[in-house]
Parts: sequence; C-alpha cells; structure tokens
Amino acid sequence: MNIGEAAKRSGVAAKTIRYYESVGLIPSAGRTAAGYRVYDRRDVETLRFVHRARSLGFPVKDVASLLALWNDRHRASADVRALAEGHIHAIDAKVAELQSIRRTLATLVERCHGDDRPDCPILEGLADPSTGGDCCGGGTA
Amino acid sequence: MNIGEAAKRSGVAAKTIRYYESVGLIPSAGRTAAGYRVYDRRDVETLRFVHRARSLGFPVKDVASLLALWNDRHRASADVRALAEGHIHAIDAKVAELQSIRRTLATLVERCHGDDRPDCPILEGLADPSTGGDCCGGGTA
DNA sequence: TTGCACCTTCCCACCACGGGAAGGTCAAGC
DNA sequence: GCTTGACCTTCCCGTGGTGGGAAGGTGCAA
Repeated sequence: MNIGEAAKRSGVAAKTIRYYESVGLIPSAGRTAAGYRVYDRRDVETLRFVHRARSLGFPVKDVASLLALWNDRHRASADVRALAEGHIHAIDAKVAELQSIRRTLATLVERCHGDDRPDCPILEGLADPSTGGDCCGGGTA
Repeated sequence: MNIGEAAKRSGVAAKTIRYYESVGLIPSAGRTAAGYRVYDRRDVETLRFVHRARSLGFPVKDVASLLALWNDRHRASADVRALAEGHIHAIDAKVAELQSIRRTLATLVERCHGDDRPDCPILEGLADPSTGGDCCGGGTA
C-alpha cells in the first residue's frame, strides 16, 4: 500500500511517517519503480505501536528504544519497565510543576476583583512577588 | 549598564533578552556609540516582570499582553484576570491529560513483573491497547 | 601593547512535526 | 489518447523559546 493508506490505517500522518523514516525511528520503506514508498501490514503494525507510544507521551528517542525492545525476543521486561517508570517520573515532575504554578496563579486571581478598575494584585505579584504570595519558591522546577 | 549586568540583575539570560527584543516583547534598548545595548533600572524591572510571568508558564504572547496591561494606567483588572484564568484553564487541561496518561502507564507498569524474561504487558499494551487497559479512550488530548 | 572579558550579529540545533511549493505518477473517464 | 484530479516525491520554512558557538569588534587594566 502507499503512504496515504498506511497513514489512514495507522493513525500516523503521512508527513509524520516520512519524518520518522528520516530520523531513523522506522526503517526506510521499500519503493516502487516510480519512487513511491510501499508498506505492508507489518509496517502498519509498527506505525500503530509508535503512534500509541507517542500518544502516551514517550519522546521519539524512547519510542525507538521501545521499538527495539519490542522487536527483541531476548529482551528483559525489566528494561521496558524501567523506561516506562522513567516516563512516569517525568510526568509526575511536570504535574507537580504545573500544580505549583496553578496554585500561585489561583491565589493571585482570587485576590483580583476583576472589574474595570486598574488595581490588580496579579500584576503586582508579577512585578514584585513578595507582595503576591510566593511563587515557585520551594518549587521543584 | 550592559546586557550582561541586566541579565544578572533580572535573571533573564543575555541571549534571551536579545531574543525578547527581536520579537518585540520588550522595546529596543538604547545603544552606546560602539553599538552596545544600554539598560537602566526600569528596564531591569521590566525584565524581571517578564521573567516571572514566563516562570509561571505564560506564553511570550501573553506576557506581551500582560506587559501592555502593566504599563496601562487605565487598564481594567478584569482583562488581567481573564488572561490569568485562561492560563489556569490551559494548565488544568494539561494536568488532566498528563494524569490520564499516567494512569494508563501505571496500570501497565503494575502488570509488568520487570525481570529478565521477555514477557511484558507494557509492550503488549502498546502493540494492542485492547489487551492493556484503555488508553486515551475518552481522552481530552 | 597585550590580554581578557565583554559585546555584536549570524547561523545551527533542539522537538516533533505541519504547511505549502514545485513537480512527477497513477487511474478513471471521455 | 488526453484531461482531470488525487496521490506521491523532495525541499524549505515556521512553530516556541531558548542554548551553543563562530567570527569579529570594544573596553579596561596591567
């Protein structure tokens, strides 16, 4: 099948498939005499795997590792698990950072009456955080 | 003062200050006869404001709006508050997405024994999500 | 005058694509 | 056989927000 069909079946945009090939995430596809890329069902399976890993937020480099493990019959599941756990930790760190920011913002917003007067604790907090509640003070970020 | 000193005092890297100037976030700095950028205390205040807004995750475009409001004596605090609330909503969406992903990953990791055997529910879940718990099924992403 | 720290502009790299241009290919319909 | 339109190809630019580094000019002190 052509790249468009592979894209439809895998959920990965044709542009993105070409990108994945260019960065070596997936092997180079075969070509017709006219230069069109050719894919089979196995390729689509691989693309689907990549698509799901990406939608779980794994960086492309990690997806490459996951693909390699997937294709390795002698893999140790501990390696896969370590990758996934690392990703979970990264997510936890990101969530903690976002929630810290959210708390600061919510505090500022609460104090702002939000009418047509210029007086605004949000701007004051940005101009001088000591007046606006601590921000990122003990932050993990 | 030179850009290096302004960077030190504001917490914004010299490179980043030049970038902010190039995209119009901050006005063009004055120059010495030799072409060096010159900053005063007010400029440093502005840079600090920008630095704090950025560290709260506001995109540069929003920081531009915040700066404009900050410099506008006739602003309505409602406009500032709306910006901040919009940012909070964006953060909430991001957090929800990350937590959804986290749940899926945690489920997969739990099921993986993580030893030297190749059997691995994480890879199986990526290859075929119907066997690995739902992922992003009703997802907001 | 030498040396070093600082400044300037410029381009490249990151990450993971998306848009779009310029041009070739294929299959269907007339 | 020719047109039409959908598909494919490569290539380059843009995103956001910097960081790194090259090549070259400045400023100040010894």
